[in-house]
Amino acid sequence: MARIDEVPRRRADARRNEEALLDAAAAAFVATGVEVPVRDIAARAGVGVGTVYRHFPTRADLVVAVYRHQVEACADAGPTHLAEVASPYEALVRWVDGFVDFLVTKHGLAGALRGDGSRFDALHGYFLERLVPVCDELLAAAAAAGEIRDDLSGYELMRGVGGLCAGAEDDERYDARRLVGVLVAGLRARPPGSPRR
Amino acid sequence: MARIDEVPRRRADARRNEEALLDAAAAAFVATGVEVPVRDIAARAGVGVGTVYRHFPTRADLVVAVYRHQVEACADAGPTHLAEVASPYEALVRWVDGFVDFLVTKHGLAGALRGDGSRFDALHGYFLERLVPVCDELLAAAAAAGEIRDDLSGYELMRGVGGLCAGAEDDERYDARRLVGVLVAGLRARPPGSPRR
DNA sequence: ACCGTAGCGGAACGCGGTTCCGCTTGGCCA
DNA sequence: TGGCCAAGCGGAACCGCGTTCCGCTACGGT
Repeated sequence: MARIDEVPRRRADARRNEEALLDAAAAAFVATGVEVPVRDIAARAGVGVGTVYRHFPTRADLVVAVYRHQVEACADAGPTHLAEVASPYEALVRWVDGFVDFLVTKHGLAGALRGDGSRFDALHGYFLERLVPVCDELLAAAAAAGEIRDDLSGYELMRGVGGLCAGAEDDERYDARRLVGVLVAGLRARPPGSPRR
Repeated sequence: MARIDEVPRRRADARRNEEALLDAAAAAFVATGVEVPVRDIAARAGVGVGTVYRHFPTRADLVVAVYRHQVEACADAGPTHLAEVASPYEALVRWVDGFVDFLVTKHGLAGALRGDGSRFDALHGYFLERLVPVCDELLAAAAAAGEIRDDLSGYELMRGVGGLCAGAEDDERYDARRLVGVLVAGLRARPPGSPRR
């Protein structure tokens, strides 16, 4: 009962370094993007690269740790929207908006949603695991209300949105939000070959 | 008048090597994807890496050379579709279908449409330069016919389609074609806040 | 056959992620 | 308070990749 720590106690410098690393990484991601070299993050935190890797087995784990809060907030927002607005489709639209905000705010984060390389496996996994169920729920609600087609999975929609947002910053000819808007508008159309009502 | 070659004549082995490189690269792209290491291509062709770089200043140039024919065919298909079907929107749909076929057939090619990294500048540039005007023409025709919204550029649509297709192979949970279908269906919706008819 | 140079091969470089290992030092115990 | 020892640290080292460089080879005109 008096157990303060379930986890075996860690040395003070270890906790201090982990904190410093999270701060340094957050700052580096803002300044340079998620692709910033591990060495730079280590330098910002005033530690060696070895220390980075002891605390975070791979750079993707570090990214996950930095953005965990915002991903959780995004996950929680789904049910909230559903409860607040009458139209499930409207709730979906709002949720996707928030998700896009998150993606385009952080340079290069959207690229991680693509499973192409193996460079961001942990990140990819965490994102999907946490957010796909939320997206599924919104889609199912809107489909049940007859507002959208029902043959798209949350995974597909999220992958799609991620793809549309990837590399969207620093390109003034391309407005990711507008394209996502078009995609979401397209959900209302019936799939080709489906019975007409 | 009797000039066979405008370009200064090149040595026989040079021409032979360039040919071998194009063949080797094409084979390697099919087997491994466009991200295949330059060293592998050189080995397949039985030449040194130096030779690769003398013929193609950067790996992106090699990719462009390999796919030039298909890009040209895709560019030509735009006007053809417009001439063949009555509805410009239908022509656009067909053209996008063909473009998607091209992208998903070649592993990783779609990723090059994203301007994110600088790794594929030449490729990116060539693709856009050649195909964006075609896409613009199709969009303009469909917009003029009142079939779609008129606030999207060819560049945006192509970037969007590229994003939706990136990393789509080897993921059975994700159907790039279906997502592109949703996006194109979304074009028919009016932009938010536009006058109702 | 001879020679100048276009062209070649592959070692070497820079960069980024990750691993490894000898040294430092925090924290417990006497 | 001093001493011990492993948790933890730093950064050199390694690997893979794109690209560059340079000494040698051999093509092809004379």
